[in-house]
Amino acid sequence: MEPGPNILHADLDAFYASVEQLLDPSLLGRAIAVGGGVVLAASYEARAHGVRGGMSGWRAKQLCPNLLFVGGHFSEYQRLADEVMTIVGDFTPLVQRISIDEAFLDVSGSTHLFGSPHTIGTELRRRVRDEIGLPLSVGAARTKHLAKIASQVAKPNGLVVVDPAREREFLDPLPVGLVWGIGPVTQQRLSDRGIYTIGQLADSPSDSLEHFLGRALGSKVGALAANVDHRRVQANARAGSVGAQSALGRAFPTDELLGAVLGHLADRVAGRLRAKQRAGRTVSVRVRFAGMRSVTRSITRAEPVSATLTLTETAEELVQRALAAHPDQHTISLLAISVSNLVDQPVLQMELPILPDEPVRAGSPTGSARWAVDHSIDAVRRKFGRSAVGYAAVALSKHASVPEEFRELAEHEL
DNA sequence: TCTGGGGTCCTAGGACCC
DNA sequence: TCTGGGGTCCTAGGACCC
Repeated sequence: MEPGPNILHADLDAFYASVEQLLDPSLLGRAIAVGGGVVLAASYEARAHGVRGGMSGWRAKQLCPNLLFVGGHFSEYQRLADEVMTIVGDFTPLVQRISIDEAFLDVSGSTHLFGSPHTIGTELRRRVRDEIGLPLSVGAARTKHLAKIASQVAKPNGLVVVDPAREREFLDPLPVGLVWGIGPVTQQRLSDRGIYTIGQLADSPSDSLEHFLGRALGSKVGALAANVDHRRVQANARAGSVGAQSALGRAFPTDELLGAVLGHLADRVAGRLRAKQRAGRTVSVRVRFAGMRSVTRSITRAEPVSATLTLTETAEELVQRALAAHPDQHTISLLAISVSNLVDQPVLQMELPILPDEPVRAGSPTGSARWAVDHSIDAVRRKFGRSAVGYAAVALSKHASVPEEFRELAEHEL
């Protein structure tokens, strides 16, 4: 007997914007955007005019002159999303949260308690609407991939269950962009070849697709077409990297600017690593030039890094290397630092004395002195908040186009 | 007065080892 | 005695997701 559509994908509609409409009912039915310089989220009324997340506020206003910008209640987003996830957990312990506002559920073991996947999806949506006040869309199917496509089709505020016997019938007319992993670039390449729907994609010879798309997508699409998506709903893995970035408009990469911005970013990243009791062996930087072209440089060290000053110095060296390789570029528009190859680094270990290969710079603390400084700062911040003490706390404020609270929301553990 | 911030995954080439 | 093949790690770039 065929397995039923036991995988659900639950996805809150226009999440940030819906929360704002919940908190202030006078916003219901209106075209609103959370953000200012950049649109972080748009209500469906705004989307009807073409407003999208990530769009500049200026462009959004052009498309939708009545658009109302509202400041974000960022801590409310986390709280309400967590409450929704608690309700989700009432239907099955097998929940995989994949972002603040969406999760997969495996209800195979729950149907004898709660009824069919259709019944569970209906009840879940009712409870979230009645108890929290937010619109939730749900897709149900035999695999995660299909369930996610189904929830996209269900939006806004709907439920779609894909009958396992009619999957091709469901998928074939849908646009290829609904396939997870097919973004704007791939979609353009496909449409250049006359492929617009999932059915056309499934029917085109896979070796010719691989020719211009690359194997990864070929196998992904192949798996979807052949219905062999075996990925199970599983608990969330720990993050594999920790990073921070800052857009700069157009800036000249002077030593002062680089020092201030990289110091601030390294402070954020290293502080988060220490809070997680983690450290990383690979340090990467990204420099984006005017015109959006960007380059990366990275280095993998024998010893994991979590000291702010060590990270700052490494990042500065890497950025200098990246700049030196592109002497024709005179202004930069973004700097980013990321640390990967993470290992556990319990506090006890961090108290050890010192690594022989720590770089030494005149007038700056080395080795255990760096850890002592970091830990003092961490302790003060735990007590009095981030802004109480720190490196170049104002360095980013003149460039920042999103509020600090948004960064904190984005970096929050799911 | 263009285009945020936090991530994941994949590819490809080169170094290096056996 | 002109040159194999597999595996792993590192670096750089790029697409994609929320």
